Amino acid sequence: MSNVRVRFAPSPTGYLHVGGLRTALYNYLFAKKNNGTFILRIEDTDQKRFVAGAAENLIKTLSAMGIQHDEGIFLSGDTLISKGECGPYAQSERLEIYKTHIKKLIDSHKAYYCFCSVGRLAALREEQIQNKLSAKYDKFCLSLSPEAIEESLAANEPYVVRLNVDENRGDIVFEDTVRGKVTIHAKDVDDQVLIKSDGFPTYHLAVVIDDHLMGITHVIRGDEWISSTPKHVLLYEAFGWEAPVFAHLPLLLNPDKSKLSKRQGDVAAEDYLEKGYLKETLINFVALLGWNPGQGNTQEIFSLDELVERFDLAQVHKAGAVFDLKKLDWMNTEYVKRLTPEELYERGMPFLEVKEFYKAWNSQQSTINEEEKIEFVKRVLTIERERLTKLSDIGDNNPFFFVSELSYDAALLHWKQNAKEMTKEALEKAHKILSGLNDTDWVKKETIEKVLMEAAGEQRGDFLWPLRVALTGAQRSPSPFEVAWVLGKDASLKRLEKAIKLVS
RNA sequence: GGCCCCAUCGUCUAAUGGUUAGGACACCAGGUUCUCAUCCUGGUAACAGGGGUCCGAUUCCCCUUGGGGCUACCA
Repeated sequence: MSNVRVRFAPSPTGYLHVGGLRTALYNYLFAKKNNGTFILRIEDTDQKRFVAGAAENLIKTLSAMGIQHDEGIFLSGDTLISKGECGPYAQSERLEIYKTHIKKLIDSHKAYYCFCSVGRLAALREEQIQNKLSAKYDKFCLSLSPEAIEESLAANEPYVVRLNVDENRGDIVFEDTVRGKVTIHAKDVDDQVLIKSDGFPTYHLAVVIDDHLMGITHVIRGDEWISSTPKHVLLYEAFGWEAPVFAHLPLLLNPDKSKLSKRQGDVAAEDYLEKGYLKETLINFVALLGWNPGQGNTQEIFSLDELVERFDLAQVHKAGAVFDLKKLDWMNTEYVKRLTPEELYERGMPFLEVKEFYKAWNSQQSTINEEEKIEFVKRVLTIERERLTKLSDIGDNNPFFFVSELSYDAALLHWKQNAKEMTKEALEKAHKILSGLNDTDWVKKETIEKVLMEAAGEQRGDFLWPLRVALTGAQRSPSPFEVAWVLGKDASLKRLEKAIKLVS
């Protein structure tokens, strides 16, 4: 396939919906796979729904996800700019184009003026539903004489322009790459409004004109559009244009199987980023909602490059897919585990530095310099890495790293029913061993582990439990070796001394 | 109400005209282990129902049921 051109064309209503993210991703993957062009167009024909900054936000989120378009609207600093031969790429800037095109349709009687009031339309609709008919316009204004139309236009009466669907034209059939053949009877297709009374086009008109003029070869979009596709097919016919290939993607669903909605959880892609899910996770996860590599391949972890290589529209599913947070969490832990300590530091720090316990700790560290702080945090993250689900969880399970003075119940120091003396003995032994280690020994946590394990011998619990509690003050925590390694010699010994005092 | 679409474990899904219907998440049990997490092992769990076609259907066709989408001068 050559010269593939696809587009993602969101309407700027606030944020990037995760369903939109998947649509964008599939378009991107399909384009890359076929050496094609991926275009970003903004569908802002509904002035009532205009949200300031939404387009900018959309572009930012897409690029934060690593889905980069080749053509269309881009962000340059804070301003939106167009790149490409087929602009402008915001529909609100293409009004003249729609006007000249609708003129052709009206002249050829493929479209007509309609002056009906919303009141009449509503009554008509109600009556039709009452009579168990499909609700559609009754073509009342199609029989208006040219003179009557002229008169109304001259009188500045509000009007819309409708598509003139020929009821006798027979079935409208189109081939959908994921659905197969889709058939609908012409009599079931409504005379869709093409131009609204505010002069703006509806989605249906704009999408067809733009897709054609922008040379779009494949329309890959959500399943909610499949029932209006016949209207688009009719429009391509009316204009005498060749229709692109359609591929309608299965919907993303709430746990109750309804269309994924704000009401039942987060739907904004950026919210997941803010919660500390990695972009790699989100891309991977969403890619697998409705697609899989097939051929019995059970791989679940895919990089963006791997997805580009494997992606195939033929493997896209028909049925909707529930957005399962549990599996998302699992996948994120997989990706977090794959990060190096340096990467984890870079990406995790923004989540840590806003936390109160971190800020408090940070302001108390007068004795160490910035570099030492960074090294300390990196050590914390090295330990936390395999216990983290989301980056926003950083530090939450191990508060003892970021306090200068531990506070806990002395009874916690005793392993099982062990006597005070045993605990004290263990703590003193640990203190002796740790104070005997030199700076080089502290560099590697394995070294610390080795000497402590040797000292523990057979009675691990007797020795390790008091030590771990002394270092953490917590019932649950990483191993004492790891904690000691993170804290360093001075802090570790100080905490042991305090514990010894507590059991004395 | 009308039109359209869909249907394998709870969830994401694989495979197949003849299989013990596979994997992953979640869940449960066991192991490793000083605790937590990780890790390892095992387990529970699905072809919506009814008709066809066929030697044989989870697989192909039809119907039913269920679910969903659309039904705006929103996209």
